[in-house]
Amino acid sequence: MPPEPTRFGLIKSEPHVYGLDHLRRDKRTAWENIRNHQAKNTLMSFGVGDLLLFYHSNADPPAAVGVARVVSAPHPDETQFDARGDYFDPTATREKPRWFCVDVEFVEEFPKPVSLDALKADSALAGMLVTRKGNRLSVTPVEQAHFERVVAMGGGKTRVR
DNA sequence: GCCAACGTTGGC
DNA sequence: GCCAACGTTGGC
Repeated sequence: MPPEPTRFGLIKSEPHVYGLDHLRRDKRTAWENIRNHQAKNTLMSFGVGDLLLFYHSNADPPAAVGVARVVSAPHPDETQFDARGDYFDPTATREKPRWFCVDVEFVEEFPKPVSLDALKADSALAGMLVTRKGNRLSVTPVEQAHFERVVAMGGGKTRVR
């Protein structure tokens, strides 16, 4: 059994780039390419066992579609060192990495995706960062009550404890 | 495809 | 250190 979660979050991805189906296929992946300091700071607060809503952006409709679990501590994002890659950061060094990632594993897909409209319409979810107009953060913290509420709305099986 | 939001860059 | 220009995200 994984350790109990202490924090909750939401990770965004475009379904045709890397969607929940890709994570189910891979079972586990390094959540790389986060290049925003606010998102990075949220990521750095995550530890093994923490639970994440998996959100499809640029989708029709945009929606929370399932749950992933954090399965590693934050560690340097290897893509920052790859001079040929799109995510190369010339200011980063092995001694002083600039960007980090966590490994995540597939937990479940919701029987019913919870659309952005549904998230916005539910008064119990007021204040969820993903519903904020103009929000562009790809990793956001989520309150435990909000996490549990979204799982319930999606008909998910994930229980916090 | 448009555009609002907002982070980053670079001239000064 | 200010701020205009620019680039990116992501909903619509």
